[in-house]
Amino acid sequence: MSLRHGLLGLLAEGPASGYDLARRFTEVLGSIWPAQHPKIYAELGKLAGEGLVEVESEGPRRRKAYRITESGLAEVKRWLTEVDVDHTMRLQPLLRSLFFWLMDAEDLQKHLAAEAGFYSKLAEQYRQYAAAKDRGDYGYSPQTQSLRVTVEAGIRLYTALADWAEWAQTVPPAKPSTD
Amino acid sequence: MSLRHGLLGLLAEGPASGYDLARRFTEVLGSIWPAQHPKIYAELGKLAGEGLVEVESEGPRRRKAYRITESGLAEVKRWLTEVDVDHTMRLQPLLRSLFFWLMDAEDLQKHLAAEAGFYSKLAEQYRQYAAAKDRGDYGYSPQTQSLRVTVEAGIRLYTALADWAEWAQTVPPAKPSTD
DNA sequence: TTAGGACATGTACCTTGGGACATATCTGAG
DNA sequence: CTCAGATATGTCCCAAGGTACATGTCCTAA
Repeated sequence: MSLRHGLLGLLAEGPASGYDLARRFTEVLGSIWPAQHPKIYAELGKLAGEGLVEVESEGPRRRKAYRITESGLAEVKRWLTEVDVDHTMRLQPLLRSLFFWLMDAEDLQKHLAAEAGFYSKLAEQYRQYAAAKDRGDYGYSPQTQSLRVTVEAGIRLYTALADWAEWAQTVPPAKPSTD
Repeated sequence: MSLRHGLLGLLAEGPASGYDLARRFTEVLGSIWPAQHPKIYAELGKLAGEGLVEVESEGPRRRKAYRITESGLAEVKRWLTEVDVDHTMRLQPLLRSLFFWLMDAEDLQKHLAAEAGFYSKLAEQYRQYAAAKDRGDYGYSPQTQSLRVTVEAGIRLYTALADWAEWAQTVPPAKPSTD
């Protein structure tokens, strides 16, 4: 049930349409909290029904912008401070790593190299955003400060995974004979 | 659809019952690929229906141990080498971090301290397992070697998150006036 | 002027995951 | 002997996520 709070949080920055929110979810949140537009529109409808958001304006092309209400804002804040954090991490790459012993050495090296490349690239993207932010490119609003903190987590996580994939390539294959 | 392959991978190490597998999923995989027993039993039933696993033996207390079949083994290997890795990462703590600007400074510090503690603890647990493995406590089978690699990822990820949460506590609150 | 493409919203369906609940079987402590 | 607790398997339902598909609106370039 975090999509709900994700939407409320984004709307706390200012009014936005489902389309805007979907774009933000794919651009900014793509790698940490994916969400598709059908779910976003549906959830916005529910939130409006519960009075947590309201239609701010209707624009061209049937565009409907939503604004967060007082109770919506209270709800995000309640979630942030009172609801337990869900630390679930469902990482397929790590699940796969448990089964590396089933792969032959060549496939494994290829796999790890590809993974390392993938993570390095992402880490680099986040690093560039962070550099731009630190140069002042995006101003110093509280919102961008928080985004900067999130980006830092992205940098550290993806760097850690990239380093791990590099390291894993250096782990010698097992010696089944000694077991 | 990774539960399926997670089960096949674990069964590739040797026969096990649904109960055994559920335990392994909560113990070893708890933080990287959670799975509840109802889903595991259901999936084992499907896998048996498709001939990817078969009942190896029936024991006391209605215990049914499953063994992976040739085609089951082929299927895990196919998955490992031919199917694209799903890099989806759904991290609620990072989603929350986007909205830190909505929290007051005191709540945020408390939150970050708790997060740092949580991740440090997990990292430490993984570090201890790694140390035991490196001492040779679990032998040198290919399976435990792979587990060691997975554990290394856990160490690095949780350490990165712990460091991040520590670092975030030092980030000065935003200056809304300058924006 | 008309067709393609971006903008914008939605419905329908299917799969996956989580939680509640039910039940059978065996062991060991008192 | 009996009852608590661990072992072991399962059903059922709901919530959440993903994909495919459908539709309407506006702009712009050929």
